[in-house]
Amino acid sequence: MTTDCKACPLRSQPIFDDMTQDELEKTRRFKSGELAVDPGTPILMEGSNAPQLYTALRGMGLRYKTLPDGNRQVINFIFPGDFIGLQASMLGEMGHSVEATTHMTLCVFDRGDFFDFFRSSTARAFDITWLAATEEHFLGDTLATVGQRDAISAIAWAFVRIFQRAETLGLVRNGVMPFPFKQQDVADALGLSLVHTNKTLARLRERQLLAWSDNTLKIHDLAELATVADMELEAVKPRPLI
Amino acid sequence: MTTDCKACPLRSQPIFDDMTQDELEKTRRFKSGELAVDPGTPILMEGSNAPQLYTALRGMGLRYKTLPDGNRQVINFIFPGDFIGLQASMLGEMGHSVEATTHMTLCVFDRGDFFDFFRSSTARAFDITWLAATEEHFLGDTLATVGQRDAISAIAWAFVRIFQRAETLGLVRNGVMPFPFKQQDVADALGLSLVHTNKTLARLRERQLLAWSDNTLKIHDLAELATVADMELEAVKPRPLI
DNA sequence: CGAGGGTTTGATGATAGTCAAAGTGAGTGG
DNA sequence: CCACTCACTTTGACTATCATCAAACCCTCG
Repeated sequence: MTTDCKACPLRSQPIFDDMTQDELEKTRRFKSGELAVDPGTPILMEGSNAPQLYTALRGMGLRYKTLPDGNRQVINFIFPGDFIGLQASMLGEMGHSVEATTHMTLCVFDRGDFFDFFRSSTARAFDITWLAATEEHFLGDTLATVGQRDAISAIAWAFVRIFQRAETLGLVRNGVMPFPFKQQDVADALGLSLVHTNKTLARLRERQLLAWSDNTLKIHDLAELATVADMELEAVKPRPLI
Repeated sequence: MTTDCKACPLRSQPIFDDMTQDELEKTRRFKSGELAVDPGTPILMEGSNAPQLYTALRGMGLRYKTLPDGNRQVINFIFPGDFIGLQASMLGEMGHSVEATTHMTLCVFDRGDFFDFFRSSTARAFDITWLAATEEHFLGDTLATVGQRDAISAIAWAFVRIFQRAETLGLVRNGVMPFPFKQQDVADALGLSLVHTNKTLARLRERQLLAWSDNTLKIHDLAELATVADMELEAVKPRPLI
């Protein structure tokens, strides 16, 4: 019923590092099951000390923080292959919430086994640290755009990043990718109001840089979008998959 | 001449986890020397693949990113005990630059030894991952304030955080701590202009919440400052020291 | 057909950015 | 010891980006 790690559809994507048989076997044992959730389902709550961690296998979701005044900051968008819940395992408590945007299926791991898994191979421990360091890296980029770019650059930046991530996961066909989020989500990710996001999006559309509707995003001119964003395109590096 | 880890002045601060003799000894061997730098000295450059990593022993500094248009985003302020350069070790390249604000002395570690050190004990590997996860956690908080709070809340938030960090390091006496940064640094950390930061700072001063001059920060009313920031005060947890 | 979630548009106003210039204080050199 | 410079802070005036408010529009769904 559940996907065997041996047949994991993610692992075959070129973006993911190869695994040794041994690692594969250990990961398989670490995996305790699968979770299928409907759109809108909360997966982890900020401040919670969740007993489980996950890897997104299919579907998309959001990480976000809610401030005392009720404002929401979207930390990032969750794509297949993302490891979820590391903070709870390492720090005993999540710094943000996670929820499913589409229907999702997640590989479930038991926190009680996490330490053993971490210890089971130095390479895997390294992988986990790599993931944490990479998150930090990307968050720094995000912080820089939210702090420094104006609305049109920020939105262009976000879509370039999103599109590139999707490409590495094989989600893009003919310049089109699934993007099942709301304008409000993008607004909350970039610290912009919904109205302003909408109007800025309209400008990008008018400039023929992208089209986004019906949960589908089409990038017409990635290079020009990157120019609007005033960003340097980064090389894509292979990454580990847990 | 250099500080022996056994006599490390940081380790005795209650905020830092105890180390076993074995860990202490391994850390000692990992440490390859000390670096003393003057204010303004660049320590690591964004994009560089530095051969060394550091732990801040004394002094303060900045992590920041520079955008193509020349704008600068300060990622955070570096305090004693901070581990610097993990990204280069894990990802092969720094996502941000680091520079000294005051005179600093740094423990130097060789990147070539990093993997061995990481492997030398699971507890240490865990510590390193813990640090990465914690950075991610704090960065998420920062992103939320830059994205969602207005200037006065954001600045109040920043000073509460800074003050609390300083307290854990024993840097506060009578509500006063060293804070050797410029208004421009704070502005760049929060995505605000220098002028607006200055005027907002003046408002906080007029409200008798804080005083900051001569590289010295005095918090008059931390609770009220936290109220202005609309933040919940977090419990302080012990943390590892590398 | 009405309800509800999401998107779009217009109008208005405030927060924050930009520009410019003056003030302050430490450090330097004549 | 007194200009003079330089880095940083402060203030005022003006501008604009972006938030807020409100309402219409569009689609899907029951």
